[in-house]
Amino acid sequence: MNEYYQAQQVEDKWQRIWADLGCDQASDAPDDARPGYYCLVMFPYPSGNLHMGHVRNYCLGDAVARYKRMQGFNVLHPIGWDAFGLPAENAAIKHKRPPAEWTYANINQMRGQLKRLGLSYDWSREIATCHPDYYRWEQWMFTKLMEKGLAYQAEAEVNWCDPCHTVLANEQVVEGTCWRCDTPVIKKNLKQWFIRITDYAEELLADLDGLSCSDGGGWPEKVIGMQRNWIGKSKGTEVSFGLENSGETLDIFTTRPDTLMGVTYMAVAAAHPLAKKAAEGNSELTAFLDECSKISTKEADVETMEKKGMDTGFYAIHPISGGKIPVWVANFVLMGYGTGAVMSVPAHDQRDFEFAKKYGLNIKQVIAPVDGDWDIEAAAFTEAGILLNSANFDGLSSKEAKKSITEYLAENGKGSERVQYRLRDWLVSRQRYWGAPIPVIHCDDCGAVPVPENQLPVELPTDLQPTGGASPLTECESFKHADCPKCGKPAIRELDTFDTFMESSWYMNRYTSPRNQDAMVDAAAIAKWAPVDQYIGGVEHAVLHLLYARFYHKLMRDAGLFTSEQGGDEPFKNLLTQGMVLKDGSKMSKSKGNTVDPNAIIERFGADTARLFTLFAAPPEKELEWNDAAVEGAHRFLKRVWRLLEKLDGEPVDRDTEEDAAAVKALRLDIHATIKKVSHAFEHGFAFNVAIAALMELSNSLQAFEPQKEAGHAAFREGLQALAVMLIPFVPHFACEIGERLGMNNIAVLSDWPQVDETALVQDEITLVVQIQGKKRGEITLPKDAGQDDALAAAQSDVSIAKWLRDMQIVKVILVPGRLLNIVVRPQ
RNA sequence: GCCGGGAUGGCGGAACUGGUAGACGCACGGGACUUAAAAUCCCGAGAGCAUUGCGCUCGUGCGGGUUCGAUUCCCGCUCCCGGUACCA
Repeated sequence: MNEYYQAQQVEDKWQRIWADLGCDQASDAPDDARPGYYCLVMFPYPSGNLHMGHVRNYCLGDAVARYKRMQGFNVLHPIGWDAFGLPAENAAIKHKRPPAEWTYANINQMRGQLKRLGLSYDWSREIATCHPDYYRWEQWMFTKLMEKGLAYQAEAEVNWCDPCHTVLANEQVVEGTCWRCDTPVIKKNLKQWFIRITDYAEELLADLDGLSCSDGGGWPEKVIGMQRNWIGKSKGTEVSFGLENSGETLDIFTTRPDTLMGVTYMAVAAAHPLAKKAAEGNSELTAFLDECSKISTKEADVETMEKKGMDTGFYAIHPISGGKIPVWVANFVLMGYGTGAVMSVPAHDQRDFEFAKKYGLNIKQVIAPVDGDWDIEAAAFTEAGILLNSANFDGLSSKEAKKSITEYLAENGKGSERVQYRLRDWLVSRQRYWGAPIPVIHCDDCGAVPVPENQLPVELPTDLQPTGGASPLTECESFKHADCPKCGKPAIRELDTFDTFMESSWYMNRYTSPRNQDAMVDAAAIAKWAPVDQYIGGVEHAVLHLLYARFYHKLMRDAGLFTSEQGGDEPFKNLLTQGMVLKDGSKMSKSKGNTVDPNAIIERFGADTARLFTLFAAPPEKELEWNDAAVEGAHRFLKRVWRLLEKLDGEPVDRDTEEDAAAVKALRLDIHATIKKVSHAFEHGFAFNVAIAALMELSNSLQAFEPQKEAGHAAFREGLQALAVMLIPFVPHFACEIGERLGMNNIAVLSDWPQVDETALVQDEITLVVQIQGKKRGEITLPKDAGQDDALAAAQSDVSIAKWLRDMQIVKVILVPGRLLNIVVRPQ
């Protein structure tokens, strides 16, 4: 007799056994013939507590990793800590303890929680990004980028968050507010460090095509689309307008050079030099520019914002007609996109139209619809069409005109074809303490000098106490001062630290040789493991982390750390973005008070129940609604499987009947159909909810089965064993325990994934659904090799079907083998 | 506005390539066991109509279409979710 299922005991036992076996470790042994598979989950920020989002993420990853191991792969499934960042500083201020202490304590806490879940990580590869052995390579890389001119310092208008006391990258500004604290960001002109991601815009865009894959692999179209939009490539023409009484030019970018002859005014951003020049001695204009600079960038405000402008008094000279065109300042022109100036064609752009109407500016139509008329005073015509009022270009189509106008401008040195990206260089410096120091020394004579390799890492002092204002590094005399590596004179260290997205941009590659002291990564290890076969994490990183990591991977490749053949051009082959965990319809959050503590669930039901529920309740990419009752349901399922063991207790009864033989055959069909289904879920889209449902069905079949004689016992045992083995990826402790109690030769986690016995899938008899006019009217059972005539005859002799055929003429018969028979009739 | 995804019972969700709609689970109802309850097991269940039994009609957001047959394909909408934008 088996005692009842005690999760805690079972889980402790198997976690010890697995640790002793070392079965979760990826093997770098050269003689290991197994193919490699790299399964990666997004590493957590060590906030101190695991939340349900983590649990979901890591259970998904663990299911994949365990399945692949059972398939005979040598699996790399690592974990670590994204350990630098602002919350540590905020906690440090609150608790008056250095952030390092807080961070390492949290790591210890969370490591325990992950281990309690029984996740099959290779703990020997654990990394923490706040460790100098990690960030030294990031610093090294940065100095290489400086040498190549890919990292640079520049004064620019940047996003500043006051509460966070730091600048932010464009990607970290969400609807005009800080991604961390939701405070509206302020535009400031500051000297900051950038990395030239724009140099890689074209490759980052082009390689997205290779990530697109329709059969459930690759990346979700959604994420690809978001990145495409973010990079924002547009093709157009740069046009150089002259300025009256000046040698200068006013350059603009347009995607509609075909409308060039319709320009009636120019509009420049408030921050444009020309606007500033015009404002000198003009108090009214100065006040307007001031007003523009204070505009909130919040979406809601932007939408309702009135389009405003003022005449600068300057005139531009049309590059073709030579005509005078007034230059205005407009609050809707952005300094950060293109050249900060636009040509305005009110006849063919809705926004320009509204602006022209408001300020009484000319509207000149230069494009006519291909057919029909257009009242240009009523609305802008924004489609392509045929040119008019455009001198030599009259009669051309928009498409032809774009080409010939651009050619004409190029011949006259007034413009050229140009590609414009929305993407801007990555701002990587932060005015924060708890981050990797930027490895630069500022010398009065030599300027910004990279720290030489033999002086790396530039270690962050870990004993400083942040106070909430400026970074304590600015007052740390022992850190601040250094000799210039070039001339040896006393100099000052760079006091900013890196954006923490720098660390998470290359951790996937570091895991392949995490303890490497000689290089950032080992090319051989990269060749063995990279790129990541399956990456799993939250969709919130669609643009931020996933764009930076793609970029950084290419930077590493181009730094010669590995070749395309070794590490690929992309870091993540397949991406699964899991949905959020909800409670009562909204995202779990402390402020809403609707959080569910994973520890409480584990304590009450065990890790396996928590794992099973999170995988079963919804498909991975969809939102998961937390449901306490359904958690109990998951637990009940495990208890039911446990009780199946009891059915093997009795002695086999020797009773050989035909019914028994049929039941055995039916059970074996169930077993192997289930193996097929569950394997399919792993190979196509990770629909674990469906896979688990199939396993529940098998469990129900086993429960209904009465193992009567030897053959019955064997079939039952086969089924229960297959069930246990297939449960490994989802509830590994439980499955191992069942396997052991069944007397399996091998520990279940080390078993091979079960093979489908195709002969078991062959049925002697098949059930056909019979339809009349496409409506189900009955079922017939036939020998498996019966043809259409047999099927029709059987249908006609079935009472409940025959009544639909009475007085009817059969027009057509359709047989879908193994599925259905449809009879089309009409009245005689 | 644009891009992406979605709409199926009381709920979460299934349905291969056009072939039995609602698997599996939750909640619910009935029964067994029990002095009783919990636990467990068995049965039922889309809606409506009919009912002694057999049964019939409707039904996958809405309106059309293709087809022997449509949750699935095509055309036209509605609504919801996510992303993004004065992008020139």
